Amino acid sequence: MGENTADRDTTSGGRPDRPDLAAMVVPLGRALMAAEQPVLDAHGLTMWAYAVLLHLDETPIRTQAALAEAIGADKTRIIAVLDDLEARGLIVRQPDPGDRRVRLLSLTAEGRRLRDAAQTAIQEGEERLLARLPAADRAALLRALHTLSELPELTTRKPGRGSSRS
Amino acid sequence: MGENTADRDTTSGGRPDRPDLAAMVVPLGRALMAAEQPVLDAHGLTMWAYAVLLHLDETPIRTQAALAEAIGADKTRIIAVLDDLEARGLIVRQPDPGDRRVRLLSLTAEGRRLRDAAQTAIQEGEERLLARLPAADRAALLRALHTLSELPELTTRKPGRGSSRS
DNA sequence: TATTGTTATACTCTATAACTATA
DNA sequence: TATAGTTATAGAGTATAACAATA
Repeated sequence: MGENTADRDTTSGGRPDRPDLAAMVVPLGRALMAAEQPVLDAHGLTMWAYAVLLHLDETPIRTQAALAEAIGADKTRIIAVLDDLEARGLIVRQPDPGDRRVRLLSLTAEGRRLRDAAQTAIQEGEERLLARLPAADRAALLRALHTLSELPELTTRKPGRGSSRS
Repeated sequence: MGENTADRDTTSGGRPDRPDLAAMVVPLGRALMAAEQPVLDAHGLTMWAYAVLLHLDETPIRTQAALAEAIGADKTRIIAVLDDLEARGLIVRQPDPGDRRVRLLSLTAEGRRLRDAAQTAIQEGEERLLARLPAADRAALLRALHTLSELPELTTRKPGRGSSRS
């Protein structure tokens, strides 16, 4: 492959002159979350509730634990979230006939409507930010983020899930 | 997983078919932080201590409060961090001769060495991830991240700093 | 015995308020 | 009185452990 990485490589002396990727991504994520917080508030949703609504419709989730892990939360953490969403008629928790330990989660029509409304509003705000970028960079950014999100190194879940006993 | 990328605009009916920007950036940031955690541990640095070392050398910081705000932390939160860094001889806290309330912060030679070593190791790990991207996308990603980080909408600090009386 | 969901408890992180010393 | 730094306290968020129901 090429040797044209001279200007931004770290092999010249061990003193990198680029900002860390994490040092840009983490604050950006914090800012994006802060920016969408008012929108979520306006829709009566917490961040985790929104994450649940988003993930529920995309792939049919069977167990609550799987849902929790999918959105990067703890098994015990989303229970209060699910309780609230169910009480508001946004989701349904049905016992699985085949395995009554399992509660099958599904989105109600109202839940889907709220999800779409919130996501539309959020992405409208994001579009305003992305509009500052050149079209090529914007497309490459979304493509690169998607690619990085799928990397096995980064999708590795937290260790110690069921492995460390006591 | 659907890959229906026919329309990436939100004007057609209010139902976006793109993942939220935050939904990609935030987990990515979490994963990047998790990935660099072992490196920081190996260097005996916490995330905030590393952030302090990174930011100290870049721009001469006068007050601790300014440093805290620059790295997105609270004024009271970095004090223990500074105590530890100072005790280990990585930074120096000198009273400002002109205003003895102010402690001037500076990096020692050893602090700079440790900072460079940690950053080099961290960016080596990040380079492995970025290597998965096409060169053009990689460059555009870094450029776009840098651009977005500079946006006024996203760099706006938290409100209510000193405004509420009592 | 193992697993799903749940509850209760403890721990970590973070922010708010109160204190000192300088100005 | 106001500000920089510090300390102490309280709150939010999170994870770990124990429990009931089902397999």
